[in-house]
Amino acid sequence: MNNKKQIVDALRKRGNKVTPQRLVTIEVLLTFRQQHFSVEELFLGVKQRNPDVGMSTIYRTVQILEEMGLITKRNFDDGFARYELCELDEKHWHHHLICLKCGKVIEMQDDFLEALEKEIEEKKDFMIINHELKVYGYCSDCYAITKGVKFD
Amino acid sequence: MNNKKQIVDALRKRGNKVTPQRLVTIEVLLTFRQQHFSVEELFLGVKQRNPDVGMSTIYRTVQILEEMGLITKRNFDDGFARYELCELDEKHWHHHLICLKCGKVIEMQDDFLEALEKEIEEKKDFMIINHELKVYGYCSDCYAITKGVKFD
DNA sequence: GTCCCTGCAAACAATTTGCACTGAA
DNA sequence: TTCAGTGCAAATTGTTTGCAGGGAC
Repeated sequence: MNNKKQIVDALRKRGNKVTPQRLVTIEVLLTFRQQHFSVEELFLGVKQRNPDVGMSTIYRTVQILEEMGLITKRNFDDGFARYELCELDEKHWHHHLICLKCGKVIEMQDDFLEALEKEIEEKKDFMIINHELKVYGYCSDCYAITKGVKFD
Repeated sequence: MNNKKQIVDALRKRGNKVTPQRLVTIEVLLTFRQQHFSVEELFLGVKQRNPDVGMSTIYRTVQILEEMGLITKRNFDDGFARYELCELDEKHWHHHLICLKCGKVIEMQDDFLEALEKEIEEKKDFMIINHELKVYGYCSDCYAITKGVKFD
């Protein structure tokens, strides 16, 4: 599910129509790769290639793509919803380090929460589908600026 | 930082004034204990004791309390920001199991992410202040309803 | 030809802000 | 007395929706 053709086919299979607006949206989407994009950023990208697309079309398309499991919503408390492309094949979820000072988001591939998951499924009787770990703190740049002095 | 007097003192120390509205807000806040409350819920609670308080006052107070580190913002994708009381003393952060079907949020005390934290601080050069783990899946009730049939 | 999709504008909902007044210090 | 805090209403902002026209199938 990482190239245009596959996505287009999946759209048709769902009974959705493949319009030029959606094609452009998918193209732009695929250029985002690892980024966390907002709907507005996607909108601007699409507008560069086709200035006549409306904001609401992007919102509606994003909704469909989320239902399809192609993108996931993330929240970094910066005022608007952010999305990122899913790697549906791999089960390698990644984590986010969020700097409290500059807001930078660092991705971190790592998945040794498996032991924790097993425990949760047993002890809490909960079927796990996905998980998300956010670590808040200070990135090396921001920490350096203060020379280790505590923020407040 | 878990009783009224301490909070009031902390407010004064910050140079904030202690108004009746803020006192009531703090009182209601403390009754919430382990709950994840929205600003609106806090507002309704305050209004019961003092009907003349305005919504914006609550928003402004919540902002101050967050700056003071007394409450933290959480996001459960239900449309509005939620907050919860912090236990500043203990480092026992807790995790959230979120049911994708009914939206129920189950809390889970557990903190064996320490090994992971150590690794992050070393490998990524990142000073960790806090972390948040959200696990998405299906609670026992919702899973039971479908008799194990996969959701879609 | 049938509906789904579109763009636009208006509607929404959570949160913020401007302002004149009030009251804690 | 002073200036932060307040209530109200209006403004903002991200997102959703109603609708008439247009295009994919």
